[in-house]
Amino acid sequence: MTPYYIHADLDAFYASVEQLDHPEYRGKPVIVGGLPGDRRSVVSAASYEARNYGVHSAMPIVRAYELCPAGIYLRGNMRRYREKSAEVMGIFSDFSPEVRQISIDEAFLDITGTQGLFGPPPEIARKLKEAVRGKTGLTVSLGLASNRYVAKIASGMSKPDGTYIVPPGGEEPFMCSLPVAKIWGAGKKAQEQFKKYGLKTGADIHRLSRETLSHIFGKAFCLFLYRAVRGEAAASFEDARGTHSMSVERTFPYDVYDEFTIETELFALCQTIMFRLLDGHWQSRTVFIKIRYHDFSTISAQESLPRPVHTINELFEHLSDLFRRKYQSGRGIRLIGGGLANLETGKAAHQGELFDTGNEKERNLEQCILEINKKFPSAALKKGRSWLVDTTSLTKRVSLNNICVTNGDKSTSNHE
DNA sequence: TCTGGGGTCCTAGGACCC
DNA sequence: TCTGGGGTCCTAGGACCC
Repeated sequence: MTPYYIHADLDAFYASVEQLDHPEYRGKPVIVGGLPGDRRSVVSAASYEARNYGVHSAMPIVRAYELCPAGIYLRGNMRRYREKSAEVMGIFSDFSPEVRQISIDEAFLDITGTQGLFGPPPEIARKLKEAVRGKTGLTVSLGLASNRYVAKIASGMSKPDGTYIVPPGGEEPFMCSLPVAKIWGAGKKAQEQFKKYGLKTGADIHRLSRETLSHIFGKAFCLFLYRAVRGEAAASFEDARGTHSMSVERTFPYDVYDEFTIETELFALCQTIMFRLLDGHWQSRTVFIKIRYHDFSTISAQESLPRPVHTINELFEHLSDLFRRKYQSGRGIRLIGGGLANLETGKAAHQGELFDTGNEKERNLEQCILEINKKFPSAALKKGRSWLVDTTSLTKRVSLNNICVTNGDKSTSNHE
């Protein structure tokens, strides 16, 4: 049976959800990502009305405001977007036994052999769009092809609210007809190379031998391009991808020079990371940090430990140690990040784990905090250090042994 | 236009072992 | 004793995606 796939992509997702929830925003330029005064924020989604002003994703909010001062600016509500995304993914599951979600607003549906149920591809597409619009109020753009890679590019051609069908056998001519800017996986650097060598369309790349391609682009990327313009997907795009790492980072509104402030932020990151790790039943013995200096130069450092990290304090010890070893004293920092790599499922046994590691109590406390936070999200329980200095907001807190409660009252000072 | 946050994959070099 | 080759793990940095 010929394989067939749909790539479904929600249009201007965050902005559309806002317009759905707030009828007064409809027909107006909505920009999600930050408020006009927010330094260092960027646009995460712009409604099509906003795009008419030249506003697009990843653009600094400051720039967007110059282009579109009359726009509606919002910081966004991820919980709501995740909720809406889950609704849509649920609908996708009604149409395919194999739905592969690749981001909050996109998924691949394997519709191989579903024609008996829903009719030929154009019919399936029509029904799918209708179901999404009818049940969620959102519009979705679709691409259909015999592999996921080509389907993904096709959906991009159909935006907004369209359907683009590449018939079986039509993949290669489709890819050849494409301007190189549309090749998914070829970003800024690759585009520069295309320009340098006068490559304008897929067909221009198609004409080059593998040797020539390899000379210009290197081994892996050459193979990727070679296959892409022939309408075949590189293995890495077709394979299911699992979770391999988990990270949290924060950009400060102003460069920070004070190491205590930075380490306090690092501690806060550790809490978020550990709770997510616990929540997902993962474990890891590879820790890493990321430091971005005022001039945007970025360094990272990682360390593999003999045993998986068990507690927030343990993680903090390793991350602050890496930080102290790597940080060039006196340089302003705009971003600090940390995370865990090489994630394994929590069940994987590790040597030395069977006997008491001495931090069982701590681990249990953290597990409790996690459970409470899950049940009562507004409680926002946190462990000790992060309330010494709070760099995100000014909140009033009541301390409770080693735990503290934030209540969102933004009236007090940031030192207590 | 001074550039978020959360990810994946690739490259290249070094350590270490056989 | 002046020097091979393969495999695996680790590390840092960068390209790319939404």
